[in-house]
Amino acid sequence: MIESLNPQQRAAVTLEPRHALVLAGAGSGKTRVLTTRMAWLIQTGQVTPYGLMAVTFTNKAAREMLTRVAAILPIDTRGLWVGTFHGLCNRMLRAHHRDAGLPQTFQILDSADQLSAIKRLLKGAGIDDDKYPPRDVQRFINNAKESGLRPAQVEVWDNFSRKQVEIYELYEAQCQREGVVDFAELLLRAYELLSRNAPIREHYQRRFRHILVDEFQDTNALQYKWLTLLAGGGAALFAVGDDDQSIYAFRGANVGNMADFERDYAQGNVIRLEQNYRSYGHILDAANALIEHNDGRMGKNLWTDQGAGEPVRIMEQPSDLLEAQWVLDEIRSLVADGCPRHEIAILYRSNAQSRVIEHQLFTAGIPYRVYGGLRFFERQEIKHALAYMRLLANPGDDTAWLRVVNFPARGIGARTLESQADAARTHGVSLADAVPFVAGRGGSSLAQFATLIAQMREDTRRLSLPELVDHVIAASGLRAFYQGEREGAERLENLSELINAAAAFAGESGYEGLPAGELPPSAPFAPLDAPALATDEVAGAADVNVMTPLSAFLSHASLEAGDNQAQAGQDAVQMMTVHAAKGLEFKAVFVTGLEEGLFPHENSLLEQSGLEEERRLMYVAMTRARERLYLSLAQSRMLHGQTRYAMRSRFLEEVPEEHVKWLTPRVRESRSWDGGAASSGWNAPRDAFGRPDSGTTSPRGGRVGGASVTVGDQQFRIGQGVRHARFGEGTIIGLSGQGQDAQAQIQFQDVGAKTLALGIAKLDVVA
DNA sequence: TAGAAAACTATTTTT
DNA sequence: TAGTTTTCTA
Repeated sequence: MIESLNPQQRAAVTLEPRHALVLAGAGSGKTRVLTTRMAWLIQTGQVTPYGLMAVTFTNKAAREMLTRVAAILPIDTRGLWVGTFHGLCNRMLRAHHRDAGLPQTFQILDSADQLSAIKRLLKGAGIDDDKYPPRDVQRFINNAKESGLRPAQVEVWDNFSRKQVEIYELYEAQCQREGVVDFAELLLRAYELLSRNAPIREHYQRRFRHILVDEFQDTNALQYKWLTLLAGGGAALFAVGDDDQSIYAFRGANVGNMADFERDYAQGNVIRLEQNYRSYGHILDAANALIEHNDGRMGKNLWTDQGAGEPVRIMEQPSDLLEAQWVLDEIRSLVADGCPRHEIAILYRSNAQSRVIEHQLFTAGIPYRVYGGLRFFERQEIKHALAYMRLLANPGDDTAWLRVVNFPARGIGARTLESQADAARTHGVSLADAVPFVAGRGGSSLAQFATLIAQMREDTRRLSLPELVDHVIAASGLRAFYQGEREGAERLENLSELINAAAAFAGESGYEGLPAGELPPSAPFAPLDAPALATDEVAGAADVNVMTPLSAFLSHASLEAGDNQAQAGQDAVQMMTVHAAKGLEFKAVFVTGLEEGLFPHENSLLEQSGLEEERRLMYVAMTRARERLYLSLAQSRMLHGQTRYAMRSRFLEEVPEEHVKWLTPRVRESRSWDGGAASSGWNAPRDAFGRPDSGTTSPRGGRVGGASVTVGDQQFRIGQGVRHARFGEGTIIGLSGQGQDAQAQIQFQDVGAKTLALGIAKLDVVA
């Protein structure tokens, strides 16, 4: 089991039971270390499966961990506490729903459900949603929860923030009334359950002797608190992560948790996994050199014994279209050389960039697959069916009620629903319970709907989970509705797939053949360590499954939105954002759109931390490649309906020449955009022949616009020095639009990057 | 209440 | 430009 590990890996796997931090570089065998340690701990008798917990961020990672542990050790992994933060918190809250103050059948809102709940709340409370946009409110609430703060603890400093906190309070009350929790609430509730309830806390503290955490750099403040609380009884926290691959700060992830963890827990117990088994030397050294430009790293240098391999190839093209054509040409020759298409990835910073490339691949007839579309459980028809099922499990779920009360159409209009909402508010009850208070024709339509739901509940009482789903799809009228739709065939297929998913879920969870709406007589998740459990006096702390098959399936649907990949199976080129590529590897990788303003993205340039996260993103992108790494940029690009001109990304300058092969002639200028800090400059836009660009059509058909903009009697071009009365001197790093609408992005020496309207701002040209 | 027209928006998104 | 969401109109 441990013989084939390298010394650092082995040290990590066989570490004594103390807190430890493993700095695992890209491609260094992180998952292997994690799973081998779990197996090793169990096999050497240091812990029973019952006393082990492993936390991940994605369901995919959790599944992979279980599969790999099961491959090493013949144990039943079903009752193991291995899962996502949210999944494990859900499990804990189900077991202790009463102590957590939740109904047994509480439902989980996904982000979209949460947003519609907030919209409904604002409407009901008569709050101006121009002043308090639902999205901002959602972010505010989630931020607060992820920092571990309830409304009373949020700092208020003006009327605006006071109102936001007020809305947060109302939102909490609404969720509580309806028996629903959002993602962040799962974590916060679980944390509060442990911190407030000593018997339960001590139970779990006694129980879990080893807690392993994957992707530790992505943990937020609340997750960190939850972990340290759980480990407070002497468990060993084994945290694995890579600070250089922290790319989710914008979602609340706190890289600082790694340094904090080292200081507070893992002092002297830091293990670095630096041998890379993925990439050749040039690629690795290029990535190392790039990431060196970040400050405050924990420090790590990847190495390989695989040899230097091919240099990193860089291509600069006049336009996004030509960039795409070049990628296409390279892919053709890679495939001709025997590289399977699924081993080729095209990465980009933002989703909008995929279109041009997709178009080229499509026209050329090269199979491709774009990651990041709608996921299975997020599809309209699936969410509708699930909403009916949610109403069966929990009549008070107003979000679900509103989603399907008039779908398929039942003649229940906006004003009927408004009077229903009013009635619900005045009587302090759910929408379902407010039905009798609504008078008139609307009232009778509502009553009919209520009867339909009640009838469905009655008719499905003894049905198994897949039978229930089938019944709901039919009785709700969804099936008939989509049969009558011209474009309904795919949606019908997805609904059938939902029945299959329910059957598969029932099988995997031990619910097969059991009535979906009743608590199973015996626990499918049998305690792994019965004796230890028998002596424990904490009620509910057993691994008894306290969920009905229906609730369990609904949780599953919320917590695991399913694959978001389109057509699988075929050998296709893989296209995705850099974020989506984290954790994956390919034989050949194209990183496209390496332009200032795009990668690094302009919105990130305001702060140093933003730029550093962009650089980590670039690091992640580069380290995906095993054999071939291509970096490319376009001097002009169609963006938001306008042609935009940009300079080369600074990241290209941060990759040392000795690891690079420029496929385009490279012109250096003496001036540098950042006012002299860098020694090299940027070349002016050129056409495909390397001549100064003058708005001609390139030989390959791509339209190349002029890279200069004329406003009044002044002409501006990329790389030009300018002076602004207030902002001082700077360099134009991007241009878009024409005439009075033209805008320039300017990197000022003192005040950073700004976008100015050239028709308004008064700029002087500096020689 | 559906469908059309207008208005708005565009970085990344594990759960 | 292109997609989604809101508002208008019959």
